[in-house]
Amino acid sequence: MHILEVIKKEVVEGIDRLYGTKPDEKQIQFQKTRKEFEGDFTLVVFPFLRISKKGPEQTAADIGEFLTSSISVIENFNVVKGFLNLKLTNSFWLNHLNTILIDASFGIKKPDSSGKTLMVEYSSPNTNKPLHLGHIRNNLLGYSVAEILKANGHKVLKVNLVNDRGIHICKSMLAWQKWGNGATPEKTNIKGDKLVGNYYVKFDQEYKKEIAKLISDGFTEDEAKNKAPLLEEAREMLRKWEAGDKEVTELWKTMNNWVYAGFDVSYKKLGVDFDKVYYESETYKLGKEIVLEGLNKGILIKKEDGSIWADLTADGLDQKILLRSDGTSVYMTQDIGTAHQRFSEFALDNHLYVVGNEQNYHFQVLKLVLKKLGYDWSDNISHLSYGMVELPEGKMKSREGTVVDADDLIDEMVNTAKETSLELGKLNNLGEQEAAETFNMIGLGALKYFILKVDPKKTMLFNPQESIDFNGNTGPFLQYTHARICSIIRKAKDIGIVVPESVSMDSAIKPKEQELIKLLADFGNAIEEAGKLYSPAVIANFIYELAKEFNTFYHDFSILKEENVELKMFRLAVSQKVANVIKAGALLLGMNVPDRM
RNA sequence: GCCCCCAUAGUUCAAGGGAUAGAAUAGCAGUUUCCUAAACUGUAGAUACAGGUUCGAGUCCUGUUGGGGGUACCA
Repeated sequence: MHILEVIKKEVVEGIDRLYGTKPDEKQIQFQKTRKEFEGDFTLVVFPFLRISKKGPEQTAADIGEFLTSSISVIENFNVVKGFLNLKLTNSFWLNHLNTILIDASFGIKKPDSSGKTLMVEYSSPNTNKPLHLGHIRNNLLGYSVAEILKANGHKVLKVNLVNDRGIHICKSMLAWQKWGNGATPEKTNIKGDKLVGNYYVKFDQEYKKEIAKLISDGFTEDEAKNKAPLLEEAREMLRKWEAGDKEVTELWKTMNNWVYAGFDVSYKKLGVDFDKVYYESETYKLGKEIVLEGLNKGILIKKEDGSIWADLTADGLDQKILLRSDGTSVYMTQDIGTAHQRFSEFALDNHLYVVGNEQNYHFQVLKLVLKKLGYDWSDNISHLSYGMVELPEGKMKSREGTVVDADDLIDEMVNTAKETSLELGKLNNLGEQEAAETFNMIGLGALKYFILKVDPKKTMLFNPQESIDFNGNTGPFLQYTHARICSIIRKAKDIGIVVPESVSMDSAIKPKEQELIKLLADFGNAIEEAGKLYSPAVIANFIYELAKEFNTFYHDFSILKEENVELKMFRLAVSQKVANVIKAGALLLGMNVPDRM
């Protein structure tokens, strides 16, 4: 049992003994003692004043006395205002360190019977344009959250849903037909997703021209947007596609395959993967069936023009279209089908969708519609709603060319890592391939950490010029700390020292050393909290604190040059564990750490 | 119009209702005969505004201002 659990029980016991009433467990709040005070854990006593009917100082002192005498590992206590600071003994921390040292995968839970089966959907690209910075946040979050949930002992299925059908796909297909002149990725030497994306942009440009012309011919803007011949053609193409038209289907397959080849390159670079890939084209029909069934049962409504709707006004939402008047599906239709398919395929305890907060309403509606259609599992749908990535000049707009392309950004980060390394004269004695791998690790590490250290829910700002940083609270800082420790371990090996698996010491642990042990001990909590909140930022902050603390320790104390052998071994063991935890934490963020840099 | 989210140093981010609001970066001043200076130390700098709840509010409630997103045939 964790020491805090033990103390908690004693607090209940103690207050009952002292004042004759048991406090509510929820009122017992422990926090780590702030650095400026003496102690390890702090109990806030304000909530107990009603029971004790005494002042905060007196109450804290009473409880402190009780705990010190009843729990042997509490060495002493002090009281500051209503805060009871408890200090644990040296030997407690040493023992604790030994339990941590022995556990090779410390902090990470193995999947067991109590673990749940979870599905995490992320990435979910459209096949009409290449991946950009926004997708990067999505992919990194999805991957990391899935890893964090695994580390909490759950079985996790990472899935991708490719939005490979719909009017937007037809737009790029149509533009390619009209203006493509048979261009292919091979002929043009353009990455497949980029090539297709270019035609999506082309469509929009031509479409806007048509709108402008119609408006000058006297139509209103809305009429013009609706009546533009290009849009009519795209709609016609979607109808043909849904009817299984051979020519349209062939073109669709060809262009999508170009895109997939391009995506694979980007996914590989980013280091994300999936256990299963779903295609919207394979699920929308199921969605359609479910919608029609819902109509038959009278749960949904049909309007005069033939379109089918869910009326959610009684629940404070609007009406939502589920099938267009021409019978084609919308986004919601296929999401209904996909969800149904997944819950019938797997016994999911929860299904997490990693999707931007612009779709909050969509998921609210999705859950409600599924509930109305009678699916109880709709309660097990969660939405990890993350904030947009903004540029200094505002939101990214693909049609206006203000997007930061994913591939370009990654390449730029890796390049900068290379330049910086060369400038600092690092890695000179590494082989070419190993050096290249390290540059890659550092560049990607910088990018991943930059994005994941921010609370997912928050809108974040990305400044291409200033955000590429390798000093301070960054990925490379963590990597550097890890590499530094590896260097010490290598040197130890060279002189025949083996890092011990357990330590014993007569002398007292110094505050900085104890601080490291305390931080290490908290790794498991960080993983738990990150899992509960779906927040990789918790892990990022944790390993940053740990690395920072280690660096000051490293600066102030000698490790290999320490003459006291016991102390040397102790410091070596702690350093090794710090490196292990940094690495394990970084891996949860999808980040690798090098042994030298 | 209606609905949702956000607002913390110059800038980018932290802070499960708890102590004197932490970091990083940019600024200034320092630390390499010593295990990697991508490091370390010092210095200065912030809770949009007005009320309220509470022993205690950056955090909860109300209002104001400013920003972002959604809103019935895009995904």
